[in-house]
Amino acid sequence: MKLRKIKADFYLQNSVSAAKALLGKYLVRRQGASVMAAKIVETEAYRGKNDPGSHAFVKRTPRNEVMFGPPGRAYVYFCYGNHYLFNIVTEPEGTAGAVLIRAVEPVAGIKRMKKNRGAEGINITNGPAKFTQAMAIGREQNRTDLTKNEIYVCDGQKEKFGIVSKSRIGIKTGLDLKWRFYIKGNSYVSKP
DNA sequence: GGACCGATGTTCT
DNA sequence: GAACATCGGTCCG
Repeated sequence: MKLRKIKADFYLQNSVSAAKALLGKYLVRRQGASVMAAKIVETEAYRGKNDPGSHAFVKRTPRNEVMFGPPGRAYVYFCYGNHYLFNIVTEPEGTAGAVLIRAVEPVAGIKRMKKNRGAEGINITNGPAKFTQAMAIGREQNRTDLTKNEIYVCDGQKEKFGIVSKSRIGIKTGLDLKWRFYIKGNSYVSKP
């Protein structure tokens, strides 16, 4: 399979259209000589102002700082005591925005992912904190530049799929915004 | 296969 | 000191 890194200006667009556009693309994680790759099958968009569900809704703080910074960076944060969640920063610098990756489908380096997770089958990557564990993404990867080679996104294959749009998961505000997107029928989606 | 619940640490009030 | 963009177990059907 041929993988081609997407262009940096992709990340300039608004979070909602980026969240949809990221479905079917490939997330690649390099660790020295080993490579892991997975197809993005579920995302959620978060913005700043006008998005009560977002970390960046109230104001800019040290934690959500990355969301306001330049696009095409990773925003990784620690959640609920034992989980890391991975976001891709979008929108121009100064405007808060990010896309949370909620689920992926492993395509390369699967053995390593199983080992990292200690799990089998869809359980390796069918949740936002599951795939970060599988792909060895943690605190050190916060602010990683996705135009470099440690973590990056590649264009997907030419395939047709339906996109389902729902309320985001795990938050109590902003539920009227249907900013969770996933590939219809994909078995790695966390909550169909 | 759905509902409930505890673990656990960082952030912000 | 409460809230929190979750997970994995357990219980009950």
